[in-house]
Amino acid sequence: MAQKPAIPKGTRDFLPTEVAKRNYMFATIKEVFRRYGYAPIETPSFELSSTLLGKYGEEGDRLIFRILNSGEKMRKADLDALAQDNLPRFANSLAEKALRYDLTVPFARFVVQHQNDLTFPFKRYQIQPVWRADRPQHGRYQEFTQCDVDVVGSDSLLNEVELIQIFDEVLTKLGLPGFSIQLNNRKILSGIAEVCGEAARIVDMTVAIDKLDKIGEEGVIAELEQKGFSEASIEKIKPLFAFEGSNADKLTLLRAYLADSEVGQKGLDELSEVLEQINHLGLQRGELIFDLTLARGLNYYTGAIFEVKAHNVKMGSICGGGRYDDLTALFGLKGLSGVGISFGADRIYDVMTELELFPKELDRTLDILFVNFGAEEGKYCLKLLQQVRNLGLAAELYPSAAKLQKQLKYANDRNVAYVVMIGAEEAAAGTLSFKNMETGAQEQLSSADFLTKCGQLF
RNA sequence: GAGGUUGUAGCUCAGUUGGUUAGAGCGUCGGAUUGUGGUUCCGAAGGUCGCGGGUUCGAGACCCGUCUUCCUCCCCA
Repeated sequence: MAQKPAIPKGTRDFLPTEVAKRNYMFATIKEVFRRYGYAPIETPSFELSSTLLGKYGEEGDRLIFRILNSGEKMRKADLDALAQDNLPRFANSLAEKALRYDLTVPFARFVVQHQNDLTFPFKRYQIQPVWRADRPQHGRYQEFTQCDVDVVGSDSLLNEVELIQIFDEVLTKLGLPGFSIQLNNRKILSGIAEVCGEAARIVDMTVAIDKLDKIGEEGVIAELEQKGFSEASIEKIKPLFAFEGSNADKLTLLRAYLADSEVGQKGLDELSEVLEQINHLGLQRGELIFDLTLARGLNYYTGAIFEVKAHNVKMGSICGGGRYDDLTALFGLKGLSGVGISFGADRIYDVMTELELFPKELDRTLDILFVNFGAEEGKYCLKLLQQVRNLGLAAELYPSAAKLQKQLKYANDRNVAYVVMIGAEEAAAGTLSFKNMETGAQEQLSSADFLTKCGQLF
């Protein structure tokens, strides 16, 4: 009995029409990246475990897919660690390699390793799959594709401005009717932690505040209490919940709130400059929002942080990013600041599918089908077929002289635009029947007229 | 990693308190129709009821385990 076929959870197959849509999306994204001066690179699907581990926090490490050592390397297994119930160490000894978790950390490794061959500031884009041992859910996969743009070797805020423009341009070009680009700055969050006297626990604090819109003020306070924050700290945090209004309003409120924090003020300076620039340049469909609750879990961000959400769909963030000052330092190259963003291709695809934003033409993988009436007629068709293909159209001759009904059904199922029939009747008259599959209309044409028409129609 | 949920034909799902040979619609294939698709009619193929164990005279149904689906949390794109 044949085994029922299946693929691992959180992975997907892509049908031809789906690939066509994905390619359209990637082409749009690449084209924008290219015009902003970014060049593509690629890195391996898997890295040394040591490159990835410890870069994404404890939570992230748990989600990294490890690759089991093979052959003799199995002997490196640290059985003492297992005996001591130190599972992480045991796991590390079993797996020297791991699938990449994102594109940013491998990029930092890449930059350090090829620093002598690169010209800084270095601007690159990278579109490749990444893997996470996450629990699959709506919009969450174990294998998905990220589209990253980063620039390293420049701490200019012009880069942040440019990246926001890229968010806006790509998503507008893809046809999203509306989306929010949320902006915050890690330095502001540091400032808040400082003011509250909780500088050491900035991550716990910001993760809790991040949930404000989800669980509300009381929920956040409950979580802070549960994490062991003191009454006094929580009292200091509370005023933040009331910081609402326009971006400018929030800035003003925070200026005062963070008066005693040097980092906080620095963060506000950076943020207001970016806001001002974007305000001056204007955005197409994106709405830039300063969201002081935006935290983002990745612990390597040091400056601006971004997140993008599509309007009118139930879907988590579709893009993210931020500035990281010390990422390359982890690999031995100090003083190189980077900033980058990532488009979540699969979520954007899901959003576009839900909102029906893909052009209809993408469902068509064949423009013209030549009906096969037999060997003799087929020979004549092949000549014409060649000419049609030279015009750039997707065309084919049905491979066997099956019943006409069957061939038309095939054309129908493949969503073919036009069918050409050259049988005994047409051959005798020196014409061909040209049938529009959408309207059903049919006309007799000479081969010359047919080719002219093909040139015009497509 | 925590909690819940799901699994029966290629797909979507019925299947009574446990009781003969497990059904439907859609899809597929063939025919009605040997040169005209999407509609209609007729017919056919297609199932170890996720997998493994258990209870029972008897399990698709009940119990345990396991995997899977979807959801919430965590975290994230």
